[in-house]
Amino acid sequence: MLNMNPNTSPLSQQLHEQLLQLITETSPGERLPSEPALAKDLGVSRATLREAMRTFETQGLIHRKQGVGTFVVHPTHVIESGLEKLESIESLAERIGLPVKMGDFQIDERTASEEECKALLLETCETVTVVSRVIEAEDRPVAYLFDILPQDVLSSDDLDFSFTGSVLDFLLRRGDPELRTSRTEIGAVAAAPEVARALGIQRGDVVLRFVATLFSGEGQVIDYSISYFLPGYFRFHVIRRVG
Amino acid sequence: MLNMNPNTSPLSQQLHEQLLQLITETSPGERLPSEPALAKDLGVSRATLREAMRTFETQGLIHRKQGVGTFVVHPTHVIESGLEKLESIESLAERIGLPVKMGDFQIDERTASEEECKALLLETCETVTVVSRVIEAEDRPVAYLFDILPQDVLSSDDLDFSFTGSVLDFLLRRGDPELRTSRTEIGAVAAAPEVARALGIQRGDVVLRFVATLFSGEGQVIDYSISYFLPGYFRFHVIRRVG
DNA sequence: TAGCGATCAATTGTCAGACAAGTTATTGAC
DNA sequence: GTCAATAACTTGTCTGACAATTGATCGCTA
Repeated sequence: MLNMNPNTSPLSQQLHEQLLQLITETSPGERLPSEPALAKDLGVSRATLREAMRTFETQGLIHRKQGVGTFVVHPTHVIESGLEKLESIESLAERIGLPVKMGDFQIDERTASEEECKALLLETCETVTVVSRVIEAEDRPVAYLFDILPQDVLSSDDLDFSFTGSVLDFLLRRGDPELRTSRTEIGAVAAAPEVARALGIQRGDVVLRFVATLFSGEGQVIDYSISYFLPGYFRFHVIRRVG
Repeated sequence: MLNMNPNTSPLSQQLHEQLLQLITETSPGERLPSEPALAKDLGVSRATLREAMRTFETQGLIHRKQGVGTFVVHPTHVIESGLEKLESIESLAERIGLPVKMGDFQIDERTASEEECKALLLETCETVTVVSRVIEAEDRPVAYLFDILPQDVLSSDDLDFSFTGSVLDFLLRRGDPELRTSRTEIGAVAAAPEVARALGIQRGDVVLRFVATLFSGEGQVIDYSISYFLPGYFRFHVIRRVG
């Protein structure tokens, strides 16, 4: 049988979605259909199905046992809503049902500071684009976000009507460069004067800070961002696995 | 060819270790040997090799591209030192070269509060074991940790000379029950009076708080823990993946 | 009838070989 | 020298089969 899938990215994409849906629809502890049955249903070979299953097993969503079957394990959907997945604040807020709007917004183009230069892995400290914005929920600021990018990745001219404020969403929609992973450092800090002013709190009040470095598929640094969150409005969690 | 592997857990174990070693030995960006060559080297079929490779691809360690090859991607070891891996503060501190010792230490057995009862998924609010301790570095407290466990999982009688303060390390050494994942919620909070006293800071000072629920393989809650960290001594990060 | 061991069916784990699809380097014609 | 066709190599998928493990069934015996 020929592979008549026209997608550039493989049919695995669709297969993964179908399988994920099946898993989330199945109650924890229940057994999935056998591999031959599933493969026939989904129209793929058992080898392909098994490779996809391995993905979910690695993520801890399912548990396979020889001679018995494949079972859905407990925490299921929890994983999907954690920090493992990189998404914009807007998309996160929408998912958790918190209506947000954008407050103060600003774009600058300036020479990178030494710290920014180092974080972006720039040989020469060239011009960078700095996007800063405030997120508001329930008519009060709840997050203060910075994005710092090399000008050749994003310049102020690139931004058009489709730009909603989220640099991440914009880059994902544009599709170039290809984004892959983000290394996010998590800390609690006292608000600096500028942060306190943006968030409408007292200088020295406690805020949650994310410092993130966004990598492309080739390992280039695409975006260096600093985010300040007011405690109480967002809940971040991460799934940790035993060695 | 017969599968003459005597291990109860499959030969995948060994295959995984061999592959992981190969990946960590290979510089980021470099190409791995082709699948047929690797399969022959490791003495497994290509199908089995590919399933194992899928594990590492899911973890973001490698990147496969049709027609080109399989490449080791950049962050490699970074992932291994992030929050994805669940480990004790002692083990973490040792890895980052921060010498620590245990300060105040206390074990209580009392009836669970409503919140603890709910977190531990207990039908009836039975007796729980509470282990609290302070971690010191450079002769000052830097972390204040609580572990709350059902008494049938851990009672004060279980603790012997091998107990170093870390409940996690103790449970891992004992091997029963089997630990699997921990859901850790991350937040920044102002120190409550008790926390401030334990950490030697002012009431209201900013601390990083982890609230973790530790699951067994069967989905039971083994441990509910609350940890307070003084900013500056620990650096936590997480790798986030795009879509 | 109750108990128990052998047998059988179902399921996942692995294997072998083949072809499809995509990429890159080589080759050859102009 | 340029550029298109070609070949070689690599990953993606398919097919069919057998091995290993587990749970249920069946039949025998006491």
